[in-house]
Amino acid sequence: MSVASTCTSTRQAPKQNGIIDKLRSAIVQGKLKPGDRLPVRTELEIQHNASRVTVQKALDELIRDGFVVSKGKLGTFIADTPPCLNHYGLILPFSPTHPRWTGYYDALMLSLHELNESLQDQIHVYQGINRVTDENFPSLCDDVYARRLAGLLFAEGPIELTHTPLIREQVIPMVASMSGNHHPGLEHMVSCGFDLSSGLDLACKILRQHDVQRMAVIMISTAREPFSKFMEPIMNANGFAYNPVFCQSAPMEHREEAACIAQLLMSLPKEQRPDGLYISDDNLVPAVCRGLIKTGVKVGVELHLVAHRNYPSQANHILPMHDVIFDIRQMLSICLKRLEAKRMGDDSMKPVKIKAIRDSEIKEIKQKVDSLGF
Amino acid sequence: MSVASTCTSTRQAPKQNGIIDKLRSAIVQGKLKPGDRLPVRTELEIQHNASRVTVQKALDELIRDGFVVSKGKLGTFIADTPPCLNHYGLILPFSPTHPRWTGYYDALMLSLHELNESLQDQIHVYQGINRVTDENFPSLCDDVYARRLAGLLFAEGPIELTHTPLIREQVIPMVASMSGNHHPGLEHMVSCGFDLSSGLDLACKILRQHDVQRMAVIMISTAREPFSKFMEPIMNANGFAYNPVFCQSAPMEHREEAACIAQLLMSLPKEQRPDGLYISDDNLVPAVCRGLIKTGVKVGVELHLVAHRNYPSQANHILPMHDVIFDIRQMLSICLKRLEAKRMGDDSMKPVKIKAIRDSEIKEIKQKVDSLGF
DNA sequence: TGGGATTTGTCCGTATGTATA
DNA sequence: CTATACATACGGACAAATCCC
Repeated sequence: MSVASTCTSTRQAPKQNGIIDKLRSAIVQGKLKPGDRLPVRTELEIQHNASRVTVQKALDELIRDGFVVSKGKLGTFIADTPPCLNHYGLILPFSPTHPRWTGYYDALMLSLHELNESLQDQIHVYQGINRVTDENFPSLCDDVYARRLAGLLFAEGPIELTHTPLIREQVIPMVASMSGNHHPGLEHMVSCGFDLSSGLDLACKILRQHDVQRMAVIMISTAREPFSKFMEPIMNANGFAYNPVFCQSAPMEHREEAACIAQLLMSLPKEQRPDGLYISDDNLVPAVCRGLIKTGVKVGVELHLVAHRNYPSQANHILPMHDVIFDIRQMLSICLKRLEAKRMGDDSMKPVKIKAIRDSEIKEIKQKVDSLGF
Repeated sequence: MSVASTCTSTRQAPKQNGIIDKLRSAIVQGKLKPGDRLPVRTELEIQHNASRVTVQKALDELIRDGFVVSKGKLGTFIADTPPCLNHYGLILPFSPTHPRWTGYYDALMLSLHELNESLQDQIHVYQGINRVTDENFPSLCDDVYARRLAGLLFAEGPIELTHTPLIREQVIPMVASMSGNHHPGLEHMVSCGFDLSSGLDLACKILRQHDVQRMAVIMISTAREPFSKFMEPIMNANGFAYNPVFCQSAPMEHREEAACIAQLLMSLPKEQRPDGLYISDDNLVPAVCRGLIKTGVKVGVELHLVAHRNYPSQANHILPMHDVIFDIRQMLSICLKRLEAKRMGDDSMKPVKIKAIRDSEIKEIKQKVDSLGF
């Protein structure tokens, strides 16, 4: 949080960096464990054939980065929580003021708040890292290559960064949460995603319970392709006809367009227009509500609403509606578990598809975190 | 943005810190100006009666903090934009996930984005600093005492920090934006605030234009006291009767309560209930809308709405309403100007009360920034 | 195009100060 | 009180970069 930047010097300082690298690698690889005592200065001087100042400068940097702590007369020790073992990075592609910031990121930050209380502040958020030219990208790289992080968790597949050394080299474990399309070069990072079809299925079931006859869906434009695969079969399986006209979308950058679409949908003759609507992205809810209010349709009577919601976020609905919930905390936990496993050399974990739940099925985070071994 | 923390060593290092302090003070006081060349190392050694390494370590820290840059054979120079002259801190009392985060902070961040493009990224945001125990407070103090900041701008009067050394000592210029109550010990910091009475006045005028007969106001609970001073006279001056029953509030922590209040207000018999409503805080708009929608009142016909809005924020209204705008960019500019003046030793600037404007009166930031000399 | 001059930055070996078990 | 280990400091040497002639 400090203003200071960790600028690596322009020169190389081979000896100093040699010592730093050697000790740091030993910590990263587990040869030196938290609490272990380092040799005394004179011993390190001999081991590395270096002088007092050089050894000390190397240790200074390791101390600054939190790898070791010195305890006066007791000696110098590996820190209890060296960053390379305990400090994860969560990468969000945008910052909160960016037009493409979404409710999903809000939910992630909220989950983090809850998790961090049980996890001793181990997750650092990097906002606005989407492409190489983004302001914070260099500092992320710095932190990764200086091993100040135990792993990276991308809130979205870092598509624009696929061909950067950061992603190609994977010097530290990295996972990404991706629900939608597959992207070449990122497959090995995908560890978690939401099962969009389960959300649609749950929405169908809720609307069925309210005797809906004609169901419509409004989604984010980029979701249309993944949806196209399961849309018709799932709707049919739940007894709904699949009507392409009732399946509309708005782009994330212009979510307000969803208002017009909602209005248009409800402008059809009463016996033809939908009497059930699934808003498959929480970011579209305000706009859709705005549109529906203008039409004067009686929501809850003439039209039943179901909306996607990312769990820890508040459902601040203007109109009465049911929730189809994706639990972001669950996603975070799975990703962290996978990162931990990867760090231990286990890369066998299969990507998990998280299913949508109703609000009655939300579990407390405390149990969940405990059951995952945090 | 880096993970690394700027931990000052546990020991004192008198010589090294002596050199750092001397050079840094010279920069802060303007004895050394950006672009000036420092004496060569040997000269510094002689001046401070210190050895090579000591001088170099001192310079290393100044380089890390951005006070000086070294250009190889050309020598070592004062940085073009040393932090103590160019790097301001904006302090927000909460973080975006805190229940007391408000739309005002959103607007501030948006203004900053605009400003930073013309100002070369000189403003750093410290989130979640409200009281001494807050996580980021120590790093803020660090940055202030290491003179890594040219000044502080508090988004709200730092009431909980009044008796901390940070506020009492004022080692760097500090200003605060406060619209409401005065707080002892902070008077000298107040430099800017919004003229709440002008907002009410403008709201009255807009509602008058729509032939409103009975005007109601919903505000944030803490605003009731400042409002009480001008409420009646301003409403009377605009031809409205002042009815305490039509003047309600909801606390920021429970803004959703405003929905019930709005419902209750509109439950009165049609000829008695208000036909004009001023929502004097943007954070209450969603809740009030939710409440009004439930009542089925025809907004724009049976009830005219006017709502407060912080300018660069999007007006994402669900219901048709007019805006009473406070321009946050203007506030930011004034505060920065005042900080600059304070730094130059001019503490004579009187606090400015910014008046509310209509959307037609919004000016482009470009002109405004230019006219302020940035 | 190249080589000397200058300045920065790293490193060595040693010495001293300081906190503490 | 003493021994130990960390931390700062000294002066000299030298490598690396680069401007200037």
